Amino acid sequence: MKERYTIRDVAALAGVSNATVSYVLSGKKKISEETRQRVLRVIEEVGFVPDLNARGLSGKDTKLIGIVIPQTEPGSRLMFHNTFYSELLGSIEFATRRKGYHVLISATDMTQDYLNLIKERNLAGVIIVGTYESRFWAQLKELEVPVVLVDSYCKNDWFHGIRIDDEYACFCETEYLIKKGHKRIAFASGSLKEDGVMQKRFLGYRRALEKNGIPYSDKLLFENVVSYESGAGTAKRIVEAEVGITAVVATADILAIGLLSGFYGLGIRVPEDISVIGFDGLEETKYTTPPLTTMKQPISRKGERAVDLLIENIGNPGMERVDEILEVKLLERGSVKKIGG
Amino acid sequence: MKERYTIRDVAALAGVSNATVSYVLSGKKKISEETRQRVLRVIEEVGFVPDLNARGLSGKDTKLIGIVIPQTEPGSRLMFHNTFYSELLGSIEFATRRKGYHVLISATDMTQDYLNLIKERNLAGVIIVGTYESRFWAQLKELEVPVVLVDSYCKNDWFHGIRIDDEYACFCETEYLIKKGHKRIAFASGSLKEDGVMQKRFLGYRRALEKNGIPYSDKLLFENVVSYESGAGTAKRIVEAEVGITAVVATADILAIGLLSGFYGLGIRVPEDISVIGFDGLEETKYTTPPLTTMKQPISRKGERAVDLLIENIGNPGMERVDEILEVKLLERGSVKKIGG
DNA sequence: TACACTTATTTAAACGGTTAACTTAGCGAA
DNA sequence: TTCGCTAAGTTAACCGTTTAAATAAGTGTA
Repeated sequence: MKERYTIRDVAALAGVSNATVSYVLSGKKKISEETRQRVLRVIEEVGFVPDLNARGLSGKDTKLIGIVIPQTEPGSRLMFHNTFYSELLGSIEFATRRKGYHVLISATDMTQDYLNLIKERNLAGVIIVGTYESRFWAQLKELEVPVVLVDSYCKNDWFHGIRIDDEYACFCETEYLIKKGHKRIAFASGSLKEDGVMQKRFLGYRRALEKNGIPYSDKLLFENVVSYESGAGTAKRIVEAEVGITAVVATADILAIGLLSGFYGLGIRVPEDISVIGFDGLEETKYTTPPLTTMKQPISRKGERAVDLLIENIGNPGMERVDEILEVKLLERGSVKKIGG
Repeated sequence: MKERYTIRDVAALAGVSNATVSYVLSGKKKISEETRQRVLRVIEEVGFVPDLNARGLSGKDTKLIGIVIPQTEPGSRLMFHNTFYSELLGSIEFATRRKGYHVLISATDMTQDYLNLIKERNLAGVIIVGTYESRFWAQLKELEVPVVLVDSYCKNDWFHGIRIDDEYACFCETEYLIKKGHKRIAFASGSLKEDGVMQKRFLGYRRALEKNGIPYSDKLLFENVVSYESGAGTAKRIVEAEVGITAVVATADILAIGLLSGFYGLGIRVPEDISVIGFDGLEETKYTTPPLTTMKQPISRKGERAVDLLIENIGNPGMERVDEILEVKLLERGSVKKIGG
């Protein structure tokens, strides 16, 4: 059990050629039952495991898929503290392993480095989460590797996509607050510069206000980084703004948790003094004080579907492009209060 | 820019042999400056990227390292909601990429499957987090691959180790509570069955009680799964136990956050009615209500050191075994109150 | 009895790198 | 002139698979 056995070692021990062993393994050619059994017995005996690098070299599928998770600001890796990404990653890893593939992670921006990685490792497919500079899409396309985009609003219809209807989801949230009697509703969000989920959610928020005849003002917009800390900071800015805000739409649960903490520190009670609504439906929002009302998105399902799609495409290049919208659900908990009338 | 160029293509274009290109790339042999420049220019021009699978086949180092994150109960992937693992993973990924290696993740138990993975992919090294059945250590050793264990109390001195002094850390926490006047101190923990960090922390807790002449009783022990939910459940059990508990040592922050939530739901105030102390120092504990007093461990540093050690070992097999203990630090925040005299 | 046709298996050439061993040219010393 | 040495580059084998093409043995047919 010391050295590593190769396919030729197995062949020699079974008294056949290496090709026969390969065919037994792949089942791509008929091998007599007798020989098959003999080969399988030897494989079992010596604990032979084929080398996937070698396999990838000659055949095609390396059974390796890459995942890119965004790293918003250099040095502060976004995925670190947002369990949205851990859950997504976990579900992707799980689904991937079940199908005999392995996962290479990169918490990097979609730079040249990553394009190289795809070549270097001959990745069978790639799942990309978030928003990236548009010039990379073209380069990515040239590599002709199956790609599934998660939560991306890439304009081209080059790649498969999995997402939720971010605009509609946020529209619903905002209307929910309006129905609860709120009129001065702040919007606490990550950067709206890039054309991603945050922008869509902002659109939904605006549309809900508009539909209900509620005026929007820039004073209601609190744009920042997506982090606990920035949420806490936003709480302070909201209080200092003194524009009669009674509710806050946060575009991420960790922002909302930061808000909760910020308000608590300032002696402002949620939901008595101000209502807060989150976005994502992270597990931990069930355990905040008060429990957070939030828009739950099917994070694990996103990961699973992305993997399904990707692996289907790997097996069938030239498969038709798929764009899938998953459902969301509002979780009514304790951070929103009915006011007025 | 369509097809993928090989080293032989580059060689042909530069008018040299493929070996020359290889030597230019590896620097393992002297090549005249003139030729070197010519080769490099061609590489640049056609965007040549060497295939790491092929490289791994002939040479040795595949530049691929594997990470195993525990999956305590089948189906409920532990890493999902505990940012301890995300932060660890993130720091490992970052350190790894900086050194030109890539990371293969597996949220699996250390089963035969994983041992096979190491062979299949010819992993250059492996980082293993958590506690596993002892029979696997022997099998892992046989593979003769560099291994760094994080947070493992593997008895054998076969592998490098990175950890904190869990016993001492919990001893300090408990003494801190005792100094604050607490005598009936509960211990809320994950499973104590396996010989891992939880057991060590329990030992520290017991030693602190003993040293201060405080009797221990099984009624103070609340053993469970490590999750928010179980923390919330434990809060209930603590209240129902009615044994005059005034403080709780939780062996993980997510347990502590669950406790906070559970107590809040029962109308019990923290820290006024009961004190809670956590373990890990996760980012989000700064934003709980009240902010959590907790024992901070250097999570990212654990990851970085593990990578450093592993890559050092890959470059130098037969390197002396290293066992590193990192420092912890108590973060005094708002979830513990001084009581009594 | 020779022929084509199957079926099971083998041969050998890829795949894209690395590297030991060999070649070749140029130079200086005996 | 011959010899040895060095520096720069080439040749070819090898890593562990896959797979197209070749082979060999067996079967049925005319």
